Amino acid sequence: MKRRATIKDVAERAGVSKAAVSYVLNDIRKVSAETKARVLQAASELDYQPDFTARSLTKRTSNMIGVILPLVDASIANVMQENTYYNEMISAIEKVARENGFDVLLTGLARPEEYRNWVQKRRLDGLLFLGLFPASIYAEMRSMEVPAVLIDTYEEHTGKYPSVNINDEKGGFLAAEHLLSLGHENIAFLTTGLENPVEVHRYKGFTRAFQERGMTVPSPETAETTHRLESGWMIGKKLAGSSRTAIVCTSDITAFGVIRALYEAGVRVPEDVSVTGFDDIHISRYTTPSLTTVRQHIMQKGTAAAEKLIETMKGHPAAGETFDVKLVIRESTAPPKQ
Amino acid sequence: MKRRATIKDVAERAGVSKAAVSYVLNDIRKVSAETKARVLQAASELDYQPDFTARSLTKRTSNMIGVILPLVDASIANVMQENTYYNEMISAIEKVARENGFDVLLTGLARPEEYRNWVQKRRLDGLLFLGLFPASIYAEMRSMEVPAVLIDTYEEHTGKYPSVNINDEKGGFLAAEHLLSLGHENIAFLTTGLENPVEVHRYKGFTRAFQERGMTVPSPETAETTHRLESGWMIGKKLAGSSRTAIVCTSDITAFGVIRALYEAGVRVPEDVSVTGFDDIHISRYTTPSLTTVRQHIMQKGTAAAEKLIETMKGHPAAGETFDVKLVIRESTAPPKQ
DNA sequence: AAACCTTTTGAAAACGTTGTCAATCCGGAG
DNA sequence: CTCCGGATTGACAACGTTTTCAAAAGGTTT
Repeated sequence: MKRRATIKDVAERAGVSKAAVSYVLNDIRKVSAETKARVLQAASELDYQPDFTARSLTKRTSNMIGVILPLVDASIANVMQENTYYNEMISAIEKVARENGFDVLLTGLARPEEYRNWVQKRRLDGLLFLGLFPASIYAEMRSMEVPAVLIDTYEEHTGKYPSVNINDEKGGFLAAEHLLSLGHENIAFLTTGLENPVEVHRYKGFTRAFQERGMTVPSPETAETTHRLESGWMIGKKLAGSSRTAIVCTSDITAFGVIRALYEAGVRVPEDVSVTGFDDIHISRYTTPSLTTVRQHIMQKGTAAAEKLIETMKGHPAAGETFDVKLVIRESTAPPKQ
Repeated sequence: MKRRATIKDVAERAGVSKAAVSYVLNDIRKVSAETKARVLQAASELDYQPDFTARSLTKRTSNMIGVILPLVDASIANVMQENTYYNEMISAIEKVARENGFDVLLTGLARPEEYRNWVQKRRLDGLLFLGLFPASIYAEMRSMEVPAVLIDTYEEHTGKYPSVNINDEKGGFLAAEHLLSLGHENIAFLTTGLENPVEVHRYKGFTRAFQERGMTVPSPETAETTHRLESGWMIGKKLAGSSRTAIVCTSDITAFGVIRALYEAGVRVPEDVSVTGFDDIHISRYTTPSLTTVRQHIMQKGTAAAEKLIETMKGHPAAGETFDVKLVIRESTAPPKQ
């Protein structure tokens, strides 16, 4: 096991000082063509690669960005386990990061106080927050100097940090309007909780569709947990006996839970009850019935967030961005039966 | 923005040397109760947290483990995008890592030569390989001293590295045997390619079920890509007009693709054709038909792999482990129609 | 009170970079 | 020939830890 070459080895071989090597390799200062060639030559002969750790120490950067998922019950599993939404997001982020020479540190941190320490200990260059976090986090962040981009939050909650999200209000509206135009009147709105502004906006859009038609707005049904199959299933079970003819869900995952519960109760989708999802994850096109849903371009969102973060880290602060959504009509919705 | 306290600050405040602080905080050497108390006091007053980067430099470790996914077409997205298999795996790993004070660096690396550099530049303490990698990687790894644990590979290919996997052969057998015992004779085996030993073992088990009954073994159907919905869909389309009465898939994801293609061709599951999956991801219980599949305990596998890695890193080399699988019979399989 | 342990402590080197500053080199102007 | 200015280079400090090595302190035993 031979020792890895250090900058000193390169310097000696090239017959120059360590500083000179650093200048050449980082293209940081004018260096004569001749020594430059010698250094490059030596570096390649020794297969020299600068050590990130040592570099971090002086430069106070790490070339790493942190991707932070909310912890529920001390595990990120509870939020990301069932939903390929996160797969797309994370792989988009990882791709952008890697292409720009950054590595991705993936984590869920338990207590708000930990964030500061973690970021500082690791000298993280930037942070990507995926989902909803307690407000104290943002205050904590503001007191540090780490660039950050938030995904799926609203800036009114986060102060100065740019947020990448979608037009949730429109999404809620599109789903409701679609069902209303099919002739449904008794429509349930299934949310995972209106503490989350994303859910709030979707419900607002849902509400607007009713208001524009002068109809009274149904109050929401609240699931007990995050976007999980079982949350949907439990509500579906409850709604199976009700007079609702349509159900708007705020994720595809909960919609699948709902559909399954209805099926088990002998209620057919879409013949007896229509169901819409939200996200348009890959599988939603392949189930039977395939899912009518509000499509958001997840990878686009992840890519944009990562790119904005990197821009910000380079000193060009980026603004937030809100992406459009559209309705994808598939098999899970139909006019109510007569 | 006040400067973060360093070990020097603590030392000065406690009236001792930096070394003494290090001794106390790392519990590395006997220190008198009195100075110990002073140091602890000072450290807590200053809210001192050691800097990982600086520590890495002397200790040559980073407190990070790398989780490596295969890159297909320069993106990890193509392998992990649609399948919550990876969600469970990654969240299990992250949990164990975090509980042991490690952070998780997530990546897909393009060329084998990059691994070495990446591991050394980052001073990674351990590596977790998720899936199949070119053999040259293992040779490359052997020449380094990084502990590593492989997931979903077979040790005969990897030399000395411990591997955490499941009894794939049994899985293949159980699926085939289940269908055979239902009375199916013309059964397709859908694989993503027999270059992957995991697939090979599953096919071996499939084969054995036929041999034990003295039946001739069908040759496998090979999908063009990794485990993707569309791979399944394309093969399903092709098989829809065939005389097969049952299809064994090597992932739930491909099974869903198959089922959808059959549905679109007017072939009913399970009435006309039975389909089995592999993995038992969460959603498989919620689709209609719900999926008969070979269950593996994914989080258990991820947890075990991470724990073994950490054990190995602590100097107690761990052996590989093979977990059991079992058949979960749901709605997607039934006897062939008369 | 000297000699000798044993325990406890601290000064300084090391880790591998980058950045600061001063020194050297070179050619040309005076 | 001296002086000057610009271009190029190198010595050394700095980053924040851990570790090595030796010294100091505190008892015991003679």
